[in-house]
Amino acid sequence: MSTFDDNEPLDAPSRVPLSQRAMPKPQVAYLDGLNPAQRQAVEHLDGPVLMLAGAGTGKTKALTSRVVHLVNTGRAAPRDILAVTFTNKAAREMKNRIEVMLDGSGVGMQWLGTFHAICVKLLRRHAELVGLKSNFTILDTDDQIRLLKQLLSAANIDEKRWPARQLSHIIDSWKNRAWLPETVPSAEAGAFDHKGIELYAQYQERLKTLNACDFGDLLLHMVTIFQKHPDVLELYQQSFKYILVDEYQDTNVAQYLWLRLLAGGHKNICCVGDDDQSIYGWRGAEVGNILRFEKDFPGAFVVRLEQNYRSTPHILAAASGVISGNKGRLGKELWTERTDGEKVRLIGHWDGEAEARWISEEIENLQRGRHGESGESLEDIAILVRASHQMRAFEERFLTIGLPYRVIGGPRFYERLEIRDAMSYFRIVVSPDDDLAFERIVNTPKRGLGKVAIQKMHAAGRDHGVSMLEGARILIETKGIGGKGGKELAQLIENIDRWSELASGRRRVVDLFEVSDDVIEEEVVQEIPETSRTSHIELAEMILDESGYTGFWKNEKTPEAPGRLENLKELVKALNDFENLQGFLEHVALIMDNESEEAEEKVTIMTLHAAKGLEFPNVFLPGWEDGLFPSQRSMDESGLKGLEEERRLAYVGITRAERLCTITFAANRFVFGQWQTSLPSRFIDELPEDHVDLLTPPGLYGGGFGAAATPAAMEQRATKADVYNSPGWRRMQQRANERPISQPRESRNITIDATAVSSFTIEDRIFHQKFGYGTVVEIEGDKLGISFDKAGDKKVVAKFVVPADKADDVPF
DNA sequence: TACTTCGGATCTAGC
DNA sequence: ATCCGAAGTA
Repeated sequence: MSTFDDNEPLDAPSRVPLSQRAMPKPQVAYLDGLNPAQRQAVEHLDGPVLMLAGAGTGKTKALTSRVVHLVNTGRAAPRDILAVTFTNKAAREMKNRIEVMLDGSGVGMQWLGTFHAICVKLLRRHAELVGLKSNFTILDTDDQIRLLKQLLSAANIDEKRWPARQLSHIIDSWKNRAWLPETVPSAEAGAFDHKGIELYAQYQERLKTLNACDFGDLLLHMVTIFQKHPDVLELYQQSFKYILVDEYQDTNVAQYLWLRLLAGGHKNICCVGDDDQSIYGWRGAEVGNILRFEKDFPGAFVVRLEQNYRSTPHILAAASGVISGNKGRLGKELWTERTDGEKVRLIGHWDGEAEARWISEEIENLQRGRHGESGESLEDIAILVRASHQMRAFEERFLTIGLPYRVIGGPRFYERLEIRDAMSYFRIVVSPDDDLAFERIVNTPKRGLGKVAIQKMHAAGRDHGVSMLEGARILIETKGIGGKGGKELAQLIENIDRWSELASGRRRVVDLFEVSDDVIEEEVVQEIPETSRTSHIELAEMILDESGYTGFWKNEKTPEAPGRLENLKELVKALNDFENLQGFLEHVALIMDNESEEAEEKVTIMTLHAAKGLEFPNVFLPGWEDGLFPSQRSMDESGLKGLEEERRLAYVGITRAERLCTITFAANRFVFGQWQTSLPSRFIDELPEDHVDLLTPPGLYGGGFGAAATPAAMEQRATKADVYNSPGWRRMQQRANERPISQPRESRNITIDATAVSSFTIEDRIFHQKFGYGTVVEIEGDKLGISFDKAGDKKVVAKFVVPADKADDVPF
């Protein structure tokens, strides 16, 4: 790239003063490494900027360079810049890169973080404005549902018909749209059996008494504070001179409002995003935010990053072909200087197992090296699935052949039972109002406190207007709970009090005063001297030990018990990085990721959603079947909008690949305990044929298996064929006939002939999975009239019938 | 009170 | 299939 300033865009906006444009630009390395579009995005510092950054176009580079440029030109100090991301990973990456570029002075980026992390920071300062204390707890989804369940049972609502999970989704979606209980529009009044809004109000009340908030509240509370307290808003409008937002297409209404409020002062907001990669509509993201940007921020400067540095031309062409089916795009066309590379490969299989088998073989081929090239590292291979249940087939296959793999998005460390229990102990010690934590640990390990005792504690707390812990204390004093349970509970409360003292460094003592012959008892808070305080790490060990929790797992004989103890040790070790328990709890609430570096090379298996922002030299995209991908549910729930989001997901999937992208599908799949039969995904027909390499499946639908038709095999087939009577099958049939929403634009010419209608004629001998062998007696469209040897005359769909001589080729 | 069994639901996922 | 939660039983 030229080191002169000749890549200053000709259409440089006239808003930039001539004097400024005439000034010599510093010859700085970070600017020289940018292409013209990136450079525009970096150098246009003032006013609203929309950076439309396609997949693999160096977005992070532009974003970080922009921060560095802001600092280097003296426009802003690192502390004046607000930079928001969606994930901790993105935040971390940006922070690291900025620190390197700024030579260490980037540590001043104290306002770089996720929406939630930044909101927590702000909310702790202003908590009292929404009725919280600054030490509020952050509840995760699990706690949220627990709490809602309590509300539902208190309101005598049948949880079978009206599940708490559903209510939590409704409330979340309202919070995503920045609606308070009193501002939820009347159109929503019917939600959750007409009780939704009332329950939402109750839930918010309950959160307040628990001194807690959920993730949605972090944003919602800040929006409320900004709206109701202009002085607070102005403080931050002044403070944040420049605002940067990553993945703007993923913002929801609350985040959008929050940003708009904050940008209202200096109006220097730079949003980066890609409307074609908006795949989070189902969790409240509004593509509209990015589509509307120029209206929302008048005079916005829009720049497109379209030069792709990641993928081969064939891969880009395939991705473009698919995404072009969407309407209302802002419009971008990725291009590359590269000319190398293979076409996107496409292949169909009989079932999910055959698909997994074929892919595993391909991976071994890649590892070995194809076309005489050196082999690929397993690290450079990824399998991206639409739904997590697709992962199982691959895991099973990889386990049998001993191929190392890693699954991204499995159960996380902090979601494990033992970790959540331990965390609850810490929570009750740090914040005694946290009833949810108390309830979780009060009978864990078993203390002989059952349902009845817990009900009593709840009631006692409620009746006296205090927390559950205090309620329990009252019950002990009044002998409301006796026996073994009572004794254990008394011990627990005593322990909690002691741990709390150690955690806070303060001690509550009762002093006796003599005032004119009266003895007055007074509770005094005494500071424990610095030197005799317990470190939070020792304290954590003490809590887990004295509560009997570690002992409980030591006595447990189940195979997973040792692992759980190991996890508890890990947990305590993690405390090293924090000053105190409270800080640690916050970290865990906000930063649930736990990426550990492993030495061994592994294939990565993950969902398409989890893959956004990542790249791999070799990508496999299995399960491209209508109903699975695009997902039936998305289409049912959101119609064309849903389908377009699925299409963007396909675009995201393809653009993850650098060198080789392989798309596969299966005719049959075992889902939810039933066999389902599917048509190839309509997205397959949207792939531009010139850029697709159609692979021939080995044998009939993948597998030259000489398995004889043994009775056992026949039996298995019969079981499998129950699909014909299943609701899933009937749904499939209907679906196939209706083809709702979008028909493929062209004929299905790339499709493997899974329907095979024409391949039968009258008198043909055939084999059917359920009915066995038979003879074709009638042909009616895609249905065949068959006279079965054993099952009599039936009408069946042609694609479930194979020629009799191929019957043994069908692998099971 | 605590363990077992039966039945229903089941996508995608970040903080 | 598999997981989780609620009802049933020792």
